[in-house]
Amino acid sequence: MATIYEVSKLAGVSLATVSRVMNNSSRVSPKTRQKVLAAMQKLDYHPNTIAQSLASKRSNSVGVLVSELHGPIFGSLVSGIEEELTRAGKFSIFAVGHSDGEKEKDGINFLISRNCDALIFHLEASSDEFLLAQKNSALPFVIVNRLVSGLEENCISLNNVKGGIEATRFLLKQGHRDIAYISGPLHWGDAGQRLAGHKTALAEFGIPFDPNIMVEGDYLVQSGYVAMKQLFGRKAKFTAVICANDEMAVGAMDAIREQGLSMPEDISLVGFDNVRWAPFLSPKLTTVNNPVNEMGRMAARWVLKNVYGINDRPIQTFFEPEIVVRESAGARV
Amino acid sequence: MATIYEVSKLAGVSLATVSRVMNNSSRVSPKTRQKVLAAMQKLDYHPNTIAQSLASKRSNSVGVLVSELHGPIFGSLVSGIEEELTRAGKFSIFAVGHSDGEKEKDGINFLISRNCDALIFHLEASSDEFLLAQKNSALPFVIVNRLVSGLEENCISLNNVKGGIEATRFLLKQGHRDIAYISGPLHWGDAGQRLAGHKTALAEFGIPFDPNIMVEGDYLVQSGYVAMKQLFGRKAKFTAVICANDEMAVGAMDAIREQGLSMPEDISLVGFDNVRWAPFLSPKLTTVNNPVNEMGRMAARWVLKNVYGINDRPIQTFFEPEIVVRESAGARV
DNA sequence: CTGTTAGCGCATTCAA
DNA sequence: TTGAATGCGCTAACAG
Repeated sequence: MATIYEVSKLAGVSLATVSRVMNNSSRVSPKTRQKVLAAMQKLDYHPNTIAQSLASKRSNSVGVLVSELHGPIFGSLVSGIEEELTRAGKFSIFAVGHSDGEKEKDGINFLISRNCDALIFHLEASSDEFLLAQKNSALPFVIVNRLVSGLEENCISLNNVKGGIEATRFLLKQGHRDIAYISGPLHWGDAGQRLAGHKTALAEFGIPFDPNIMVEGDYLVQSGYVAMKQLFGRKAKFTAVICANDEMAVGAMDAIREQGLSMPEDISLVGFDNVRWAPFLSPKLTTVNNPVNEMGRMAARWVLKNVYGINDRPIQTFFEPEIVVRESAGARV
Repeated sequence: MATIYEVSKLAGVSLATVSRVMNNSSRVSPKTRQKVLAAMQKLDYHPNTIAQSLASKRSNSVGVLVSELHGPIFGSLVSGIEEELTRAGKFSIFAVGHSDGEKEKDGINFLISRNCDALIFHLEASSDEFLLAQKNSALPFVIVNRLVSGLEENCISLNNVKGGIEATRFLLKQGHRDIAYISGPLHWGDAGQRLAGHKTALAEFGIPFDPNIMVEGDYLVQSGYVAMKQLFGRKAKFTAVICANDEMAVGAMDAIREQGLSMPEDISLVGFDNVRWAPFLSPKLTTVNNPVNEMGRMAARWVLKNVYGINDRPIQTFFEPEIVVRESAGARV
């Protein structure tokens, strides 16, 4: 790889001048600019971003810490972030937290050590206190998919409570009164909020929450299956089920079919997230929209605006989910 | 952030010594090592990886260029790579190519400029010639999911031909004789290979390939739907359909249902890839396994072995796909 | 508008 | 075993 020295030599100018035409930092006469450009071309010169970042103390790259790199949720989160950042000429550096407190900290340290200009967090294991403490750190950061009080301006989040309300209200309006609920891990914020929404909607209709038709799952397919089996085992009466995410809804579907029941005739099912394959299921899954890709984009724009001063697109920090009606849930018969 | 200077000052040793304890590069007396370690701890010192990489000309990070960051295929490819690399203490830097020749080149340049020690490519638009030319570049690289002749040692790939054979043979053995085929974009290697396998299996059974029951799609859901509609429109006779990937199979399913037909009774359907949600479909999709996650891991191990000299796990460079029998395809009635 | 001069934080010779 | 000196490739004052 050619270096800036060789370019400056070939162009017959100084180091600084080459640097200037690269960064458009200050005026350079068209003539010398041409010479430099020609030399760069000739040498197939590509600046060493590592050196740039060491010298300039900024890297044009933003660190992104997510729980996983795969899966419908993280995948679309990550690509939303990446696209928006790339569009603005910034780079993304990813680290994976695996929903583990230690790994999340390791990831943050890794990103910091890479001279990132800012950080985007999707943290599950780290506490609010930890996040609040980061507030005083040098690096600006934004949190996706979580609303930490005291850090409102740094959060891009979804109204999970409303999501829970929407799902339940929909079923209520369809005439259902006995609605089972399979929640996510309740020690995570969003799972608790979605459940709270469910209870709120129930209360609106004067229906008491019945713990006997509620099971706590772990957001994975298998757990939806198991939870559904448990529900059937309890011999409790219910005509509809809400799953706190689509993954579990898929597992629940299997259990429902095994039971010889069909949807939505015998039982109505509603999911949450509206993952890409929700409309491919049979019956097509009625679910609550979770605009993760958009939230990812917004997190990226937040950084673009607050760190790089690029503010050419609107930023929305709070999202209201809506129910997406398809086939898996219908009127109570 | 504390620097190495502050650590050396606090510990009362030289720069070089601090560097030595960090890298275990040469013997340091236990005593001074302890002093340095203590100082690092006290200052919460984290080495600046950017500076390390500039000084040492190696970054402990490997560049990964993939077509997309989301979706069942890329997601699991990417996380396979990331996990394996992280396990060995190496870092991953991602760039996205979007199946576009220019963007793929940009991505490569980005990765090179980040001082990556090696590159992992999942390229779709770039030609074999381009790849062959890279052979002479300074950076070692490995190609996933593609077999380029002349670069065999640098490729981790799937026997797509065999995949096509397996899918078709399975249907043939079930008694089907008129098997429609919805292919991927034929200018991409794997799509052509899968189709070639299909033809091979047909030939084995002495059945001529009928272009009238074959449509070229683009690997996306919608295209499976459209292709299936076309097939029905042609009024051609067929009792089974193979889709060159699961995405299109899902689209085809929709079209088949709209036609009032059911699977596998009226028509048998086989996909390709065995994506995570294939078993969630109804009927559960019979498909051909595509071990992308494993291939990602192998690419990472290739780098670990050939670039970093870490060779603690077996490496497999060529994968043989197998049919995964579920419910969407059955005996011809 | 252009060149000179210092570093950025660290690894790595070479001596001691 | 340890320290001093040099440079990785580039940016950023400061002069000119």
